[in-house]
Order: sequence, then structure tokens, then C-alpha cells
Amino acid sequence: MAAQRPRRQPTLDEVAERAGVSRSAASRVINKAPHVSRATRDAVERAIKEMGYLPNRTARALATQQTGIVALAVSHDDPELFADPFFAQVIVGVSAALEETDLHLLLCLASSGRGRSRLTNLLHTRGVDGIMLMALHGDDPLTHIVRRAGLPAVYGGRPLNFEPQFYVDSDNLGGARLATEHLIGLGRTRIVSITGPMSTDVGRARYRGYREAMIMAGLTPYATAEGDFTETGGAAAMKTLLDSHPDLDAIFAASDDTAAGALRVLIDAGRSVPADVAVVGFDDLGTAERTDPPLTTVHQSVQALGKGMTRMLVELIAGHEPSSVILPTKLVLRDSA
Amino acid sequence: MAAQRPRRQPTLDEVAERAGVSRSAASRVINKAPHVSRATRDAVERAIKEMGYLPNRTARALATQQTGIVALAVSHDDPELFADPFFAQVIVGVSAALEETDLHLLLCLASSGRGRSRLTNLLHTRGVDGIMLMALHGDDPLTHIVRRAGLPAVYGGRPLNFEPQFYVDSDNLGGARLATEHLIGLGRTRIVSITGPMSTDVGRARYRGYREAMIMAGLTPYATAEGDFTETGGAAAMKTLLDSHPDLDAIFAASDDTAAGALRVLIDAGRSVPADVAVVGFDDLGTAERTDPPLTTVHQSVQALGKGMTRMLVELIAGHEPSSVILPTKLVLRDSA
DNA sequence: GGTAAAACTGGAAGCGCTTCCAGCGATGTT
DNA sequence: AACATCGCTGGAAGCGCTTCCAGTTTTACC
Repeated sequence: MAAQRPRRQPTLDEVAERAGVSRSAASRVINKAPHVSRATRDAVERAIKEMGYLPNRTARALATQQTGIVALAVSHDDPELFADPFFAQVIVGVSAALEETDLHLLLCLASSGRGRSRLTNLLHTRGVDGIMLMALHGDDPLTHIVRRAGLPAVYGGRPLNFEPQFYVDSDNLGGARLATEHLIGLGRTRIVSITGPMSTDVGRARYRGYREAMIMAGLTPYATAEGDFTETGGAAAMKTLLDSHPDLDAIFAASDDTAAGALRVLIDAGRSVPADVAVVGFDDLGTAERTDPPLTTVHQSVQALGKGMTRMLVELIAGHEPSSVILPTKLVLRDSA
Repeated sequence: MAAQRPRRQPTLDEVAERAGVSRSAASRVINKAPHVSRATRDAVERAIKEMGYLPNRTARALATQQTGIVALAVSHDDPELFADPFFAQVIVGVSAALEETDLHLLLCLASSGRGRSRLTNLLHTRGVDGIMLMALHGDDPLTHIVRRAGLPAVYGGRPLNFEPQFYVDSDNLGGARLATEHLIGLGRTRIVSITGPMSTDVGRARYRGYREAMIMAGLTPYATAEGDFTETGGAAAMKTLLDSHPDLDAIFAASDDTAAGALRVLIDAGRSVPADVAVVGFDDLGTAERTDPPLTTVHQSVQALGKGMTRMLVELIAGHEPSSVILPTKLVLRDSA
């Protein structure tokens, strides 16, 4: 048995003929355009129902110059990194928001050069109505590609090299400040930070939050080591910090995975958490609940990020001019601090 | 400053005019069709380069009746479940395979009724050339929707209610057998299984593998409790098993998350793993390395699953008739057994 | 040099839809 | 009763591409 081939769908012409009206009339009722008499509408609607008519997306797209598709591009050298629950949450958020429109989601994992050129091509061939971009490091080539294409574009998070006109971001600065203030409130003074990569805006913002909170409290940022948001990175950083500042009494980690790595090293070193050293993480995307002890952390709503980006893009496509959004973050208290 | 609107791309007509040939000639060179003189090709190619021409996807799609887009549909009542790393891996695999074609990926999270009707509509309006389906329980409405649409479709895993014509699946049966045989080889005899949901093919296949291995070895399947692939489900099942069969000495868990839950309960109950009770899981998607002790488990290559589905779909779309594939699974030894 | 075949070409007809426009009869106004 | 106004209608011209076809030119061969 061969692959089941699509059976032919009826066309608008056929519907119109059956309803005894012109194609333009039929088109009008489908698009709920004005200037359609009751009789015409009924006739067309009956024909549609009887024939099971559904307008052909492609044809409509050609006529309206709107594909009804938006892209979500994720840029990463290593496609494995896509397995980060962060992206899953973004996608869930985006999908949820899209469900209220009649747009569909095209997912581009544009890691390799090939992936990027495919994306470039997609944009220039008008394959999508707009694009959402995630996870851009310093000067990701994607930013240039997208700007050149001149399509509606929104960013999730901010790239480092320029301030995009339209973006949604979590309040990383505020969240980091919150975390640090909490540690300070606990009476800790020798608070260190394991940062994210300084080549990213997130990394820097969270570091700045820590720093600012310390200074505001009249403390000096005690020490810092750069991590990379991963558990192993966190563990490594923790080791060097423990070497250089053995008397540290609290840690602000730029991500929960980082904190998890730190936790492991800390326990191995015989420190008890939170008694000897308090630690707070950032993200709250699952890891935080699974560590031992569970992490006090800064929660960011990644689904909200996805929703926000989507709504913003929809606005842009509709020709409006949305303004960028910073989503609030909040402290979640668990056992590690 | 307003949203940057797309600047007009040159059309094929303009290219043709500039090259001094007819539109059909220009089209031929673009599609590398035969019967094009050297002179014509050069002229057109120069014009293309000079004007930065790229063919409009939608127009081409309308003319060829091929959108160049394939859908990946994920069906789940709870969109949160999409956060399972399983899906991320599938997507990575699919993307990788797609990169060698000029197809793009449309992602459908068709959970709610609304999501499903959007998908139905997408299929019937010929918005995609084919579809890949994941994670279908017993009689997911999606299967009917897809069959009715009559588009090329491939399944990842097998639904319960019918044997799809085209699918890619992991060798769940064989893997479960492998795991159980390993436990038997360790000299364990009172081996229990925490299964997956019996409303899924995966759940059943893994159970059957366990059962068959036991019987083949002349043992009787010692006891069984139904889980749901989650950690909490695993923990609950473990408790009941520990109550009813306190002398159990090994566990085959139908997933690593299940095993993780079981592990927790086991440790809390004072049993040591693997000394008192050996446990092996299934999946090897990250969890297995993070438990304490790390899990011996059955590895399945989910990326390969994604790639396989994609290649199969591409074949189908091309009009060929691929045959379904069962991907091998293998035992990965860690510390829990 | 004459013929048949092959290579090339442009015109035109689609693909299935939207939308502009001119034309029509039915209302509303003095 | 004459006029402007409005709602409704179908014809026709797109949207930007592919592809069939008939016609023209080249080539190959005797």
C-alpha cells in the first residue's frame, strides 16, 4: 500500500459555483468582510459545510503576503544545549500565546553555518512573518542576519553588542540584588558570587545585581569567580573560591546548575549548607528543587518570557509598536539559605 | 522609529527582464532544469547576483504544491510535560536531519482542544507537506486527525490502538529484556518491576521484556507495580512493593525517573543500593547520571529516533515507501546494579 | 546541402486565493 | 419625483512562481 496521498480539497471556485455566487462573494464571507447579504452568506456557508471546504493556506499567503508563520530561532554552537529546560519553557510559553492567534511556530535550531544560512534564506524568501530570537552571545551572527532581513523581530533576553528595539527580558539585575540582599539579611558578610559568562548580558546583569546589593549594604563584594551556568563550571569555580577565600560564608550563584555544582564541592569539603555557608541560585527551572538541600533561588518565569515575546511579535506584525518588557523575578525560599 | 518593514525583494520577472530573457527561462536556471543555454544561464545568474534575488517561498509553494515545511506534533494534556528532555532530544535529532534537506520544522504542541483543531486545520489547509507524531497514548484523537488528513505521516513510537504503517521506535522490548537479564546474571531472583503506564505501548513493551526475560530464565515475575514514568510515580510504586514484597532484591524500573523515585524510597527505607537491592532504569537521558548512586540503565538514542523519523518522512514525501525501523537499545553499566 | 532530431526559447495557462473597481438596484433625502 | 447614497455584486487583475507547449534555432548525420 502506498503512502496515503492527499485527496484533493475543494477550491473556493467550486464553493462559489455550488453556492451560485461569484468567487469574490465567497471570499468575502470567508473573510467576514462587509457588504455581504444575508442570502449570499447563508448560501456560501452551506456550500462550505457540505463540501468540507477549507481555504488553502499557501494561496492565501501569496495573496495576502502573510504566511501565518513565525519563527523561533535558537542559536547555539552545540545543539545539545537545546536540551536545557529553559528552551522547553520558552517554547511552551510561545505555544500557549500562539494558540490565541492563528499563527504557527517554526522552530530553527541555527547552530552550524548551514543552519544559519538556512535561516537567512528562510527570512529573505519571506517564509515567515516575523522572528523571535533567543540566547545570543556577544555578537552572534544571527543578529546581523535578522536585522538585514528587515522582518519584525523580537529578542528574548538582550544581546551584548546592541540594545534591540524590541525585547522581553527577566529582571536579572533585580533578581540578583534580591538574592544578595537576602544573604545579607541573614547576617552573612563574606558573600562571594559565582557568575555566569561575562560575555553574556545575563551573566553581567546578575553580577551587577550582586555587586550593587553588596555596595548598597556597605559591604565589599568579597570575591568572584566566573562560571558558565553549568554544574561543572560551578563546581570548578567553587573550588578556586574555596581555595582563595576559605572563610566565605555565603554564595550567590548565577544559576541553579552553578549552585548545584558549588553545593557538591561544598559538601565534599565538609561545609554544611546553610549552616556554614548559605547559597542561593537563580532560575528555578527544576534543578533547584532537586538539589540537596533544595535551593533558595531567584525564580524567573520563562513561560512568561515566551508569551511576552510572542505577544510582542504579534503586535509588531500587526503594525503596532509595542514597548519592551522586563519581567519581574522573585525570591523563592527553600533550605539552602 | 517604526518596526522595520521588509523591503521589497526583486521578483523573478525583474530578474528575467534584467537578464534579457523570458521568465520561464529564468525559472529554469533557478531550478536547474535542462534545456538552458550557457549564455542564458550566465545572464540570469549574473542578474540574480546583482539584484540579490531569492525566490519567494510562498509563490513557489503555490505553484509546486509543496510547502517545504514538515510538522512535528507533540500531544500532551499537560504542556508542562513537553519539558521532558526526551522531546528536546527528538527535536535536536529532527533538526539535524532536516538540515540536510531544505525543509523546515513546524512545531505543534497540540494539547488542548484548541491546539488540536489548529493542527487539524493546518493539515487540511495544506500548510505542511507531512507530519511526525510523538507520544500518543491509547487512542489519541491526533491519530484520527492525521489519518483523515491523508498526509504523509510517520510515528515516533507506536500508538496502542493500531500499528502505524510508518514508524520509528526504540527496541523497548529488547532493552527491557537486556536489563532484566543483567539483574538475573547478578544472581538476583526476587526481581520486581515498576512499569510504565499500561495504556502506552512503551509501558507494555518494557513490561513484556521484563516478563519474558524472567520466564526464559526459569524465574517467575516476582511482582509488579504500575508507575507513570515519573519520579513521584516511581516512589509511590516502590512503597507499595516494599510493603507487599519486603524481600525483593532487584528492580527493573521502566524509566530512569521512575528508578530515581524508587531509589529515594529505598534509601529512606534503609536498603543499600546495589548491595541489598540492585536497580536498573531505562532511557539514559540525563537523570541516570545524576542519581545517587548513578543508575545502570538501558540507553536509547532519542536523537537517532528523531533523525530516523525525519528521513522516513522525507522519503514518504518524495513518493517512496520506506520501511519502519526499530532502533537498538543498549545496557549502560553504572553503580546501581 | 538536405533532413531529422535535439536543444532551446518565450508565451500562456495555471496554482488558489484576495481585493479593487465599476455597475447595479434598493434605500434615504429635499 | 428627482437625486445622491448606500449595500451588494461579479469581473478582472493581481500575488510570484512553475510548467506545458508550440515554435524556432542548432546540431548531427547521411
